[in-house]
Amino acid sequence: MHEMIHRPVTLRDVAVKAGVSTSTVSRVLDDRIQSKSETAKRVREIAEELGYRRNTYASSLRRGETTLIGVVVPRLTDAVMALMFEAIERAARKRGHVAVVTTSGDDPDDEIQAVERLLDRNVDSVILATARMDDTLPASLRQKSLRHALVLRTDGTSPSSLGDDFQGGYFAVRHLVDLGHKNIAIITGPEFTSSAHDRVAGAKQALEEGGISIDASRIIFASYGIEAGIAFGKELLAQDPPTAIFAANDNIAIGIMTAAEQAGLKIGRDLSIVGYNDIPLAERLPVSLTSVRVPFDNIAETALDLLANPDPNPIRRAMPVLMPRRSTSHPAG
Amino acid sequence: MHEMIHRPVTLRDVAVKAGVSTSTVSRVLDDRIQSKSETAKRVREIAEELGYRRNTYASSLRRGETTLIGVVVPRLTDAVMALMFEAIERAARKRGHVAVVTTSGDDPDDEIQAVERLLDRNVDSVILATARMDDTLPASLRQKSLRHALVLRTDGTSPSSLGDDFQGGYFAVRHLVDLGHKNIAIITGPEFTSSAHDRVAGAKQALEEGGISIDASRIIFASYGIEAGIAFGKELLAQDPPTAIFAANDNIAIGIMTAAEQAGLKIGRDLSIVGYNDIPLAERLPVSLTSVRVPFDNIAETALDLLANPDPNPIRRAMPVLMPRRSTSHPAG
DNA sequence: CTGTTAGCGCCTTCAG
DNA sequence: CTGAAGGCGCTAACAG
Repeated sequence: MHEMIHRPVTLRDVAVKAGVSTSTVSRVLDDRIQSKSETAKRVREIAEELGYRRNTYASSLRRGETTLIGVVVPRLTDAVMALMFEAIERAARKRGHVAVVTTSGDDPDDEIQAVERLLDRNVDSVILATARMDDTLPASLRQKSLRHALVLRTDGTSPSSLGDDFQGGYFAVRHLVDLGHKNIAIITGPEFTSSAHDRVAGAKQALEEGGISIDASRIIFASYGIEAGIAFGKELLAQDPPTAIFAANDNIAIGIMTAAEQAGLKIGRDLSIVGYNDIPLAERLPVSLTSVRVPFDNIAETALDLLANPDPNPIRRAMPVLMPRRSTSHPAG
Repeated sequence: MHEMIHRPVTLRDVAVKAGVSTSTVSRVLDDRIQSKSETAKRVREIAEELGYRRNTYASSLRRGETTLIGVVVPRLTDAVMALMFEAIERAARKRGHVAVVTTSGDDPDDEIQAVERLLDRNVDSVILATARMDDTLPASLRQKSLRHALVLRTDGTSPSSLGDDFQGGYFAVRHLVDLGHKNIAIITGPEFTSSAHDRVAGAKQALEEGGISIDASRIIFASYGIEAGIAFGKELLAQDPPTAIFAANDNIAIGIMTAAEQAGLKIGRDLSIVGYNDIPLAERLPVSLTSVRVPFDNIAETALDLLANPDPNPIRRAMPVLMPRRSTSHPAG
């Protein structure tokens, strides 16, 4: 019983034990080739037995490619980003690729650094979940002809896979209009995101169809956080409160709930709220939140398609679904 | 204006242009060495100018190491896990390492596969945020002498970095006792986690010190999810409801809030609740949640220390802090 | 401080 | 189908 030095098992070890050359082993173990000869079978057995594991570094160095996809998100503690990354990870795995994630915060400079970090790891493509409409990063990636795709937002040019935010916004407010609300306010995301704009545009169309016109001051561009929901929720509820609010993000909706609670309003009775994204928390809140479900898995698959097959018309939108819950009902009046 | 093939810039390119050997360039660009000769300066400039980027695969292959840390979490959509990974990522970056994460779900088999995936990427150490007390995986890692550490939970043997769950549990219930509660219930995590046990043990000590004894049926081992909080919250509140509940996890606490809401109880007045972890959502809930803050950054740093310097006494516990908020107050009676 | 040499482990010609 | 040979890009040992 002696200490073993754990030198990893190499192709050579397998080759020697099988009495063949390393080339043969390499070929047998190459998934792209399907050999079922006797030798192949034996080699596979021995590899298994020895616990052979391909050295990614050597392999990638030789092949000159990595099948490594880098993902940049502002933060993982945002449930939307966590959902998005998990979906990308699943989709990548399905195709035999690997996804790695790094966080960038909200600063465009940090975003550049995040991409640098990924390139330092030799990823061969990048997925950005952070794109601002005025962001120069996608342009610079295009210029470097670095394979990339945007998810959840778009800059209008780079390959992008996102939910149909216009439709989602439409569904949300259409739902409120159908319930009979006429006094509706909207809190959406930052000016610089396509999602914030598109959701509002869809919302406006639903209002229009319902013959409802609302004051411009009733459409607020905020940020996608609970704080924003609390602050602007308070503001909206302070005087002449609406009977319903469309929050273009579940966090905002939760913030509004907090504001409403503190104003003594009962959600779903005194105030209807629709959120967006349908994060897992939404349906489990004290008053379950009506929300627009975004098909993250779909979006992830499409993003990987876009990476694999560059497309001349590279902006793909997946249809979201309204999930009605207890936070919305007919107006009290 | 002709198409350029984007062959990446190599060490050789830099060497040629600088009129030196590749070794020199390699050394100059090695962070571990600090040369400030004229040549070094010039080489650095040329590398910069050419946009040289070290090929990680070649470098790691040659060096035989990767400075790549693999992290396994059950899921990133759990805020606790997202916080933990972000902290690890920060700590790793500070040391010039890189952390990659993969998710395992709750199935121990998937956990093994997750580690396999990481090993396929040639990580040279692994951090597990999933360890069950009865888990065989840490033991098998020990046997393979694969560098690893557990975070947030421990199996009692492998190097572990976690919060002091006993103290945290003590602080939580001590707070309730100090407020005057005598009718207290506890909902904790799964049987198979050290955290669930230790938090209860600390809680018990606080009860004891307060001269309070509670029925065994008032201590419930559940899972760390909102669902569990809703289900067992309902159960507890159905008859002879406690005036306070210690939830060993914020998700459970949120679930209890939902149950309380539906039972017509007002949190903080009719029912006090203390959570655990202090996820960002906690302080932003309609009624802000008193919770035990876990020092994730601390835990991450320590985990990396443990990976770097194997320690004979490898279980380190960081002190948590109680964050009192509106969900707790004196009992109504 | 610098250059020469040798290979890390693997994959892919090219011959057989 | 198989083996021999060469090299991906980089770094460590060695000599100068």
